[in-house]
Amino acid sequence: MPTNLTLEDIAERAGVSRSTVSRVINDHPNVRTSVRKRVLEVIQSTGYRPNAAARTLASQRSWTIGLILPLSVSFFFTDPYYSHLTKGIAQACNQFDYTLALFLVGSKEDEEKIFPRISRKNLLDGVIVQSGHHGDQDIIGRMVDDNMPLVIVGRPFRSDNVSYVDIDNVNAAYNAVSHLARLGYQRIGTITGPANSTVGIDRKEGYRKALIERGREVDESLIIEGDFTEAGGYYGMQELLHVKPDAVFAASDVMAIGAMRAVRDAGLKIPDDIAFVGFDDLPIATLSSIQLTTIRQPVVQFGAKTVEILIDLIENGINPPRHIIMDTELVIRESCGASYR
Amino acid sequence: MPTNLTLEDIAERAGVSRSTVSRVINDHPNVRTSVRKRVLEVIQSTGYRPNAAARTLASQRSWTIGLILPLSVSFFFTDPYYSHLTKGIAQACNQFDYTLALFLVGSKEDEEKIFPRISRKNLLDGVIVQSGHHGDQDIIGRMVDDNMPLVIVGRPFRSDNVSYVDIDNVNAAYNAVSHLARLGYQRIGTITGPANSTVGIDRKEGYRKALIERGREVDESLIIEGDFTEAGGYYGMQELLHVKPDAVFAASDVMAIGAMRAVRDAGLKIPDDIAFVGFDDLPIATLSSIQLTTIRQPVVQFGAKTVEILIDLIENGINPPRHIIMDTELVIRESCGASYR
DNA sequence: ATACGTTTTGAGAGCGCTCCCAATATAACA
DNA sequence: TGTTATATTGGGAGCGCTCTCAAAACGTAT
Repeated sequence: MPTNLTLEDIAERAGVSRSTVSRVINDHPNVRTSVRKRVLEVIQSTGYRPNAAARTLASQRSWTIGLILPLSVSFFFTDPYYSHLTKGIAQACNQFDYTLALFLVGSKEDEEKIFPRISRKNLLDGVIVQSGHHGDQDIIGRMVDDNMPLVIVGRPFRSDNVSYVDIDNVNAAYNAVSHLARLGYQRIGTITGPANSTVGIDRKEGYRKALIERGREVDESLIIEGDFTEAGGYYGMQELLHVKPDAVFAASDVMAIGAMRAVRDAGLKIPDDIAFVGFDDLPIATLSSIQLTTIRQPVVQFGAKTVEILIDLIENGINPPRHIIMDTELVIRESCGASYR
Repeated sequence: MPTNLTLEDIAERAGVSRSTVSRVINDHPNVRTSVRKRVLEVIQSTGYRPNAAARTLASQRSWTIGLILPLSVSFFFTDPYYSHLTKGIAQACNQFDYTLALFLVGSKEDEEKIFPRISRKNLLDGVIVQSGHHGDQDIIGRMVDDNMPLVIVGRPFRSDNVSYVDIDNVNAAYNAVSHLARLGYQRIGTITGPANSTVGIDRKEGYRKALIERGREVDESLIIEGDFTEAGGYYGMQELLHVKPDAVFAASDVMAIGAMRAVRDAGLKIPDDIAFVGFDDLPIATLSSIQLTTIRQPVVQFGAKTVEILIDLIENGINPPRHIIMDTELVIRESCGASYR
């Protein structure tokens, strides 16, 4: 069964030429129906499998795209956000009949090993880079230098000349905090993302904006920098507890979970003593004892959109860079105490 | 900079033949040092990148391996176990200079789209399938029929003639439950994995074995089937609470977390009222309010080992199937109450 | 200097496909 | 029926590399 048939073999058995078989395989229109049928039958019965490398070499297209998750992300691999994103991207690739190659860049040495591989000609048609972190500029720069079709997930620090897909983090955070403010909380704290990440910066900005717009003062002691880990949320909250907030906006669900654990450990009640809003709306948001109010990100559609744009870039050449901003949504559950007031 | 140089171009500029450049690139020994140096310089200065497709076509090797995560796994993608496994595999691929292609098979339709792609000639040199679920037999069968070098992660249902890497689940579970028994717990319950998975079956078997060996009776009402999700753990535990266990062995950390949440929600204390042992030792095990006693699986080494075996299979042909069983370890923390008695 | 063994190098023949272009078959029209 | 337009088909020329094999260069012992 597992033979090494070539186009030519199929052609011979079907009594046509190599070109015709190629046309059948690639769904070209100009093939007589009866011929197409006959060829298809031969392909079926022989179990012929096209040779990917030959096709790529001849067509200069590999139908493979790379997903690069950099250092910062590997470190945060504990955050299910990345699993879901990867899932979305993988599904979209499958839908568009592209193969997905995964590159986890865990360290600088990794980078040195991975780059020569990525930049081989005809290995990848294009690349998706998860970004938003300072250290990622390097990777992005190299891809741009390589002239590789590229789409970034998350706004990178230098966003001119590259396409990216993102949400409006400022506005989303603004909505989250506004919600808390409307509910009457007076001392709203926040556990932010890392200061060297665009998400960290933007969500903090949204937090400030919501307070300022209401004529409130921004108390810096109510702002703690987190790192998007559960532990970071826990320890951040322990610090925050000293300044007695009555509500907290955590820049990720995972940090919110950690922070809420700290609150419980301190013998306080959620949302009665401290209300919470998270960010992401991953499945874990609903798995805590207290259902988490949070900002829903369309993570899976995110992946799909990114792939879609990348493929457009690959197939239709270099259009001006596109910046896609996807919608978010405030999902109100228990942790903000909305139903209590 | 990003030109389309070929071997021939480099050869010309370095004043040697195509063959010699090829030798330099592939680290063949028989090249005079001075020549190698000169060629390397030309490659450097021109920014030449070998063409992956051409190399693959000529050598019949793609240096790419596929990781297939089937239906059952996609469904369980909430379990960080798979992220960590993927990470381990990706790292190992990088180390061995292989590219990793990721295939998430989310549905039967996905399967139909993905298979023709996977079985293209010269796309993948070999394949890793995460398995252990009944439904995966199909995928495995197809890979075997395709004559694709294959290593399974987790013992599949039909394990003859395929290589796999696994742990001794029976023994690991046996150790977990024995530990609880030694601590004096009398009513040890368990939340198992799905009955149609080898891990589910084996870990339950280990549970029984530990009890029987101590001359205890196995009370079927203390055995609840879970599904490896946090929610599954939660609801499983709610059921289990009716029969008042004093200790529980959960077949995964994620289920243990869910189960412990149910215990807390019921107003009971861990480990005083109910002790816990989990399975996996993922980072989440230490992030709950109560540090989880659990069985440590070497997840990352798992990935590395799998890749290693697969590459051996690819490069050295079909040796008899290998079954690698890796060691596990009982990690004692707070949730089992070991220090309390 | 000669003969032999060992490195080092180059040329040629593919790997299996796509894609252009010319050739042929068919349909459409006068 | 001839003529032109159009739909199908086949052949050739690569795509850029590897790998075998023979030729050339070098080294060493006679």
